Amino acid sequence: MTVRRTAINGWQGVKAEVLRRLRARRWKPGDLLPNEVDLAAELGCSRSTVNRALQGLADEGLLERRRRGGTRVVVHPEKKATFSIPVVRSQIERRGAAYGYRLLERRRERAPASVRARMNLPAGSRLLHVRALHLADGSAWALEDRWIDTDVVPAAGTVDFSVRSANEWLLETVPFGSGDMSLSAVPASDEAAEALGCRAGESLFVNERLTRDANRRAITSVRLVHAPGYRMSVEL
Amino acid sequence: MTVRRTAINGWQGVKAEVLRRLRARRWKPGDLLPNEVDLAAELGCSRSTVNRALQGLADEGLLERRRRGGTRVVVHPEKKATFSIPVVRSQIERRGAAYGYRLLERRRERAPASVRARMNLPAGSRLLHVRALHLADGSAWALEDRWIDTDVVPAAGTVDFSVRSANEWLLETVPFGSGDMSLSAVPASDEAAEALGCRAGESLFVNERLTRDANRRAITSVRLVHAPGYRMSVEL
DNA sequence: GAGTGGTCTAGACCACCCT
DNA sequence: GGGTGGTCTAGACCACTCC
Repeated sequence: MTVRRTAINGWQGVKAEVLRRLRARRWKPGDLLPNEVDLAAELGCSRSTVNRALQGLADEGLLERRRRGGTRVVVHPEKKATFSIPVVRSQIERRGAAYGYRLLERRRERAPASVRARMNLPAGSRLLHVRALHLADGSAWALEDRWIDTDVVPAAGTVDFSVRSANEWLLETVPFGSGDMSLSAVPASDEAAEALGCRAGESLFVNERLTRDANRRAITSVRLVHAPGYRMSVEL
Repeated sequence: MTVRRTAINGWQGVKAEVLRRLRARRWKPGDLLPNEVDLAAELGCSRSTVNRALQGLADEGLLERRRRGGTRVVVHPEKKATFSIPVVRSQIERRGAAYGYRLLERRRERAPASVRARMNLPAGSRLLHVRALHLADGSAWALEDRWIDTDVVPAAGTVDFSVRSANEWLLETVPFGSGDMSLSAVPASDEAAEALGCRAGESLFVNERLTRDANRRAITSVRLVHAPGYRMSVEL
């Protein structure tokens, strides 16, 4: 007779119990778990409840489920982190600093090859180029260098980004796209050093993003170069 | 009479339909959506199906739901990305390079204050200190500097990490903890420069992680300094 | 107090895929 | 063929919170 100290309460309870067994090595990597019906019977709940719990664990990368194949413990669980890409303004304000913004440049011009490649555009494409500085408590926080395809977002051509950043405007106007992000470390160029008030060659954190619309057409490509000392934190 | 071109198939269909309406601005940021019962009636499915779809969108940060308060469109949708922290070995092999590993140092010693603070340990704590190099096709890829609390993971004290990295050993042995990760850019120290074969002061990408067990006790603190040119990519 | 989402249940059918 | 997870349904009760 098994004694259960903690009652199984709902799908969260089932999830917790399964996690406990995984940690206790009762089910080891590669092992096959009982099927949902049996587990439901053992834990005294309905199959749907077990299903919900196991799906959650599968989403988190701890279990692998296949029709007919059953549910297995993943061999090399890769920790999954989910984090949000905040608007620069909220990022700064969340740290209790006053947000400031300064537009450096805004004009339509021929995009360089690197940008065209990233956005998958033909040679000679003219894009809206916006450069701006984000400030925290008056000092430079990040330098934004952005290219916007006004064929995809015509409205952007009529906005001057002198007060609100393109960052915010785009998020509210053209939401819900897909995209990708790339993080790296680079030495400060002369230009970046001047804008950010640091020495050339200093180590800077760079965040590059490409955003696509629902049809996977590139909307904007942005490169954010952060002032020295910037850290990006993620909960696991 | 509304004409529907595409049938609503299951909860994924409902989700797609809701997304369509969000993009079409039929429901704008801040708006209140119909309640689940009404939506179910309109879309010709059961409430559970609608619930599943809306929960998904809420998880993705597009909707905000409250009991009694209903479901609202989030005003400033912050794009959420979920990415996995791969074992260094898989990261290298996925790029088609041969993985190599070299243990530089392994000994028990008094932890410096910075590490103690991070791991929340009293002064004088002795930890297992492991330094190692990860190689891709024979050249330095990342320098690992790790501290392990053997009070929390006694087994680690009996493992010499000369063949398998602590990275892999820990993942298989002490899984499923919580933790946090912090990314930054730093100039190469003399020591890092020598290990990674670059010049001192070069810009390096640093990934620091703290891992806790189920009781939130710190297991290990690791600092991975990557060779110049490293990029971390994330799908959004 | 009442309306909303959160969840559980029991049953059902289906898609997949291993043997 | 048959067992597994994926999903839908209809109904129910509960927890929260706005009015």
